Amino acid sequence: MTPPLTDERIFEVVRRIPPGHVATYGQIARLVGRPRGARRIGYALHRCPSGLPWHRVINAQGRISLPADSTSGLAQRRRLSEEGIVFISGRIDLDRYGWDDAAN
DNA sequence: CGTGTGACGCGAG
DNA sequence: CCTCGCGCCACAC
Repeated sequence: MTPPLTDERIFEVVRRIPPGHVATYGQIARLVGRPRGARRIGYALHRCPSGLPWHRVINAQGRISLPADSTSGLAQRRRLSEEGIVFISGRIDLDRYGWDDAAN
């Protein structure tokens, strides 16, 4: 009887991702108690409030899940770069920049 | 109500 | 590396 997962619940977790680090959709899903609800995360982020560090959320392959040529896609990549995150062949090394939520 | 649709994930081939 | 399929969750029609 799990209650409906609200967007706010998701945003709370996203807000905890420290600058210079990234989290995956699946990771956020697990943190809110929906191990297989990764899709739900993307749905919520698509309509997230301003001020939320949405750019720190990427997919499990370390890639940005937005069209590379889209306005938001380019913005995400730029903002991550500004935080010191390095892209290698359009990909982010999760072992290095992945947010270690367990220790937080 | 049934159906479609994602800023997803993961295993197979 | 790539594509296909299926599971998943909430929501718009």
